[in-house]
Amino acid sequence: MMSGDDIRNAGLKVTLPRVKILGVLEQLEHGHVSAEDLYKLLLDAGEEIGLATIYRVLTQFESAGLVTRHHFEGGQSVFELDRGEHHDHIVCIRCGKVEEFFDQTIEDRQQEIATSKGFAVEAHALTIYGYCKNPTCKAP
Amino acid sequence: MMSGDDIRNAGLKVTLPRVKILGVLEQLEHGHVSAEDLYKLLLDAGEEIGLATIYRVLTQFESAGLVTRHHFEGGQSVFELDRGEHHDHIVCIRCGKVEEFFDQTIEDRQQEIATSKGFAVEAHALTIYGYCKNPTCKAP
DNA sequence: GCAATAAATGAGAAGCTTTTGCATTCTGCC
DNA sequence: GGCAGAATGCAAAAGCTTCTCATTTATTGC
Ligand SMILES: [Mn+2]
Ligand SMILES: [Mn+2]
Ligand SMILES: [Zn+2]
Ligand SMILES: [Zn+2]
Repeated sequence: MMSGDDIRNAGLKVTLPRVKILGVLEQLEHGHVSAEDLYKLLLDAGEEIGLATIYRVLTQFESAGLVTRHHFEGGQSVFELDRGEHHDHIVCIRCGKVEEFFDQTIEDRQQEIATSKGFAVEAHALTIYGYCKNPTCKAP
Repeated sequence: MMSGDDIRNAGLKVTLPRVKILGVLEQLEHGHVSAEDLYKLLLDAGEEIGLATIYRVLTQFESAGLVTRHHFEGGQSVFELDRGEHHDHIVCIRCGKVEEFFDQTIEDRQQEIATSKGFAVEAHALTIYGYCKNPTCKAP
């Protein structure tokens, strides 16, 4: 459960926009939203927070380690609350559903590959794209 | 060795811009370029091809399977000639160097994960980011 | 609680990458 | 060589994100 303390600990003032943004991120069933999604969700909740503020706050939260940003295909950045458990994603290219997974074998292999090439790993992005099991998403 | 035939086989007319673009892609030592990179490389080679044309042609080449597009971090799409051998990438976040790798273990695990979740894999994107072995790129 | 001070916000302008519209030019084919 | 349709270049537009700056708000010390 995130709170104003998390915001304060990030060295940021505890403002209404920041609290509301954190609140929406926390209560999402689909944990993955674009800045625009978030903007609309907040509007629906009666909170008129400017899109520029949302981008600014998400970037600050990202720097603070509260939020993770992903660059799935499709232009917009996608954000999710950082619950401290690294994972990768599999995305349905028909309905957009996002599922998460973590695979130690893949993590280990990546590290080995990087090491063998003389790289010090800082991050990685792995996204699988495909058709989910939903009948309306069957592959063509 | 690519040629006008590849362009023709893609159902496209063999025009000077298309031939030149394919030529530059082929002769690159660093196989990975942005549209803007390509634009400048062509200018250096004395070919004044509009940026819009470059984007159009790259997209057509991608549809035809001649070229692959990647979305590394940093805004711009990056293109490379499709030599028919799938691979993933490891990118230096200091100097931008891109190395390629292929790992059957990772490929297999991805397939297994997708299957276990009921997904039919269509594509995947795996990029490792880190500091390369170049002394000037040492991790901080 | 109140004032002072610095930080945060909102609205719009601007920035970047990529796409599109349209007049002009070029290719493929007879 | 000439025709029809496709391709090109330019400029304008689009889509996403960041920046500018006047105004508002949170925090800190009285
Ligand atoms: Mn996730
Ligand atoms: Mn490559
Ligand atoms: Zn689906
Ligand atoms: Zn490097």
